[in-house]
Amino acid sequence: MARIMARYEPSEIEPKWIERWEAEGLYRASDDPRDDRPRFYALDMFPYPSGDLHMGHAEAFSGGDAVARYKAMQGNDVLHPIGWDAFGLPAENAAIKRGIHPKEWTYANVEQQATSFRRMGMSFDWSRRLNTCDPEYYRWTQWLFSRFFERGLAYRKTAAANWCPHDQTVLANEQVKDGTCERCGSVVVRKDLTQWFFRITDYAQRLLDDMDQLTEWPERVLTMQRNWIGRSEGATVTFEIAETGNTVEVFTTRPDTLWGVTFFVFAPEHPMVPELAKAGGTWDQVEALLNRQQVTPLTDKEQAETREGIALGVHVVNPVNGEKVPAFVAPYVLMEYGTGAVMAVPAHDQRDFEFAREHDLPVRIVIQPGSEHLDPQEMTEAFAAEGVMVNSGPFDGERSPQSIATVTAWLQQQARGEASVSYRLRDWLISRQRYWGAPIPIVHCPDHGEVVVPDDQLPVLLPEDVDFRPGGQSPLARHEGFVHTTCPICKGPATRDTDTIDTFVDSSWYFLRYCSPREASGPFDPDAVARWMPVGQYTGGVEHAILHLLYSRFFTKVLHDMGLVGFTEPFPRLMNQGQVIFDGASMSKTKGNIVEPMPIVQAWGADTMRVMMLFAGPFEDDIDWKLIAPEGDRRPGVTSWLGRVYAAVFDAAASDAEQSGALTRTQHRTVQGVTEDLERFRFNVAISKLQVLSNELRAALDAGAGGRQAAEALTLLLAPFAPFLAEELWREALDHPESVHRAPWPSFDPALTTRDRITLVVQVDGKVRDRIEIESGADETAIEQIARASENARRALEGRELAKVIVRAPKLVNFVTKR
RNA sequence: GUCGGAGUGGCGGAAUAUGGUAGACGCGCUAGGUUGAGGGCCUAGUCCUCGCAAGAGGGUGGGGGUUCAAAUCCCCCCUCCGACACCA
Repeated sequence: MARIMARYEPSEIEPKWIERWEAEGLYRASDDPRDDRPRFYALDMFPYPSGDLHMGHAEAFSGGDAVARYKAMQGNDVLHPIGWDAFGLPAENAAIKRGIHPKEWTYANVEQQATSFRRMGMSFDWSRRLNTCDPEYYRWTQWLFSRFFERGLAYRKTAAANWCPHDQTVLANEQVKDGTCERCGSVVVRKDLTQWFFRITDYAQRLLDDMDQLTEWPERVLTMQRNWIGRSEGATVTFEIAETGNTVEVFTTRPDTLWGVTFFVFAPEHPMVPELAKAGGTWDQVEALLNRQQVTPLTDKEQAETREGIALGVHVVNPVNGEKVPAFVAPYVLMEYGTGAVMAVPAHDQRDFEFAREHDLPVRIVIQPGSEHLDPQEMTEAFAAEGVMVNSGPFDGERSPQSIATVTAWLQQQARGEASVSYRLRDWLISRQRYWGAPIPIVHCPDHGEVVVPDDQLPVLLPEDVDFRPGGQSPLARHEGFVHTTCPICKGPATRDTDTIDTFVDSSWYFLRYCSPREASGPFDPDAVARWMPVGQYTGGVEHAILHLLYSRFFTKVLHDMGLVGFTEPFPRLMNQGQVIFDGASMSKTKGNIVEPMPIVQAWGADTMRVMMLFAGPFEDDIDWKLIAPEGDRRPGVTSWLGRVYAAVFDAAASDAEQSGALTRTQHRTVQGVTEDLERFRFNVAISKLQVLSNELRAALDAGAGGRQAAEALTLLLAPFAPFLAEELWREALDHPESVHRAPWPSFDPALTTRDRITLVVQVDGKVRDRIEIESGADETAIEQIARASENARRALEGRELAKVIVRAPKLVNFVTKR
């Protein structure tokens, strides 16, 4: 068999097409309002510019690019933008280490990543490129801050904040992992600080409710967000201070245990604590505790474990039975949750139980389990399961937890409490005491307080001549020229706020900016946003399941309430790619096991890198690089396959022979299958189907038959995965003048997706006894007859009595015998 | 502990939405061919046990159930992974 022995040379093919595509403006979104094509917004989570791209980017963007290209071939006007999340701590830390400016470091990395993306052949609309650290971008981040401020959604308060002693900055709750700083791993301490917050808690219920719209999100992400918001239903109950007559509210999810309250606990930061301690004559000890907390704050872990506490010397009155119980102050009660004070029910709450044992307080059982009888003396842990209410006045004998509702109704009727809902979600702390971020556009005036910088004075430029080494306060505070300004209202001397905005604010609206990236009169052109949003497909790592995705959802709802956007959810369809790991462990600089994609691209080509990553396994699963890496300089299996495709398509193009019916059927079946797989992001399965088609094409050509149509279909289907090879084959082998990436996605004829010969399976009592090749299209009677003629089936049926025959045309007959 | 997800060859994984040939496709491995050698490329084989073969038996974490038929649906259990975890 004579074959054209042309060799597949990615290093010659790929650079050529990069230039041609750019010259042809192939990937520019038209965004012409008169363009009547449907629009599709394919969005990838934008990268952080630390060094060159890593393997995780390679996988994620290969998937995102496949979707964008597929949608374009389907006739959509596709918006597939790229930009950089370019503000942030790592730039600053790296800059300090290397003695260069964060700006220089950042832009150098952005350029390197852009170069790598280009070499990979990503179908980005480069004309929309943006960086969050460009003044033209952060001007609008500041503008949005101002709008939030005006609406009361941005505010400053003093509260216990997460302080990272290493990075010398506060962190959002979401940036603390297991009590340590997400970035550097240092143990985070709680410190009272005055900070800026966004009032995301106002949107807690809507963030929860609107998850109904997110039917195309992975279940685990929805669950994580639900847990993070942490809605709890319960009741607010009002207690009175016996000694002072003041009232204090508590939130409880267990109003059915109210009769079991034996003491009461305030968080140390609770505003009533000083006056109560003074009234109770315990201020000296309490003050010592508060001061110690301030000087050596507890870590999350310490706070979680301590059961220390001080009796305040005052008592609260239990509204359900008039009992006076002692009040304590203890760090295990958090000011940030509920009301900052709790009614303690040691018999039925483990924390209260431990505190009671530590401080020798009574334990009173008010829920008895059905089986054994609880004895307060012998209990070793709180009883929190179902049971029957006892010692509970009018409610004795009621079943708990069903009784929660009746008790709550009764409290409400008696005006001693009411049903209420509490959320775990806290307001979003957005100020940072670091340099490389957008300055908060606020001026502090001695007469007018916090004054927002007028829009026409934005951006508040980040000065470059700053000593940006961390020092406990914002580096900007040391820049005299930045700090001193005038009050926008009275023109008197005033100072600028010297904190910078959390970079998660930058990334909470970048997807809107992409719709009109050069817009000069606002953060975005509402018409352009209306044309493109919401995003058609959002692709990125699951590490953003809470932070970025929750914040972006919040931003979108605020913008919706401001009338700037017409939708409430930005990303109805979300796809999370898995992590790329190495030998079972995550890649990291400290482990020195980072693999970068560019050496693979240099050695074997971008198409190989893409197909390798997408074929390695399900997109959402982790990929262990050790298991798929080519050994030494051996040719990767993927490259071999692409080489066989190359040769087969050239051979098919050169052949005048007729294509067989069987190959045509495989062709149509493959078009159908790959289309379905792309809709469901099953790239690995799609590629396996392309391999089947290319194997059959090769076999057909070797047998002297033709395969031009199959080769065309194969090339079109290959385009989302291996865009360079597909282009080379489309234009050079198959001789089309236009790009394969502008060709219409192939269609299939349902009548041709079935095989012409199929395997009839003959079973006896569900066990396969024979397989017979038959013409497809045989009806039930025909296949039953064929099955009855099977020698193997007859042998298995010998000596048994036939009970019934199950016939499922066209491919199964099951003979069921009597038992 | 709570909430999610997942357990299939030596390996990555198909088949699960829609119950109907388990192991597609690929990696690796074995044998052979081509080549000065290596790489590359090509051909064949590759779930386990018995058998020369035809074939038979077993097999999708474990146990039970539904069904003519279960990797797939239902119940219980085990293991692994992930998130959250004094949230009152």
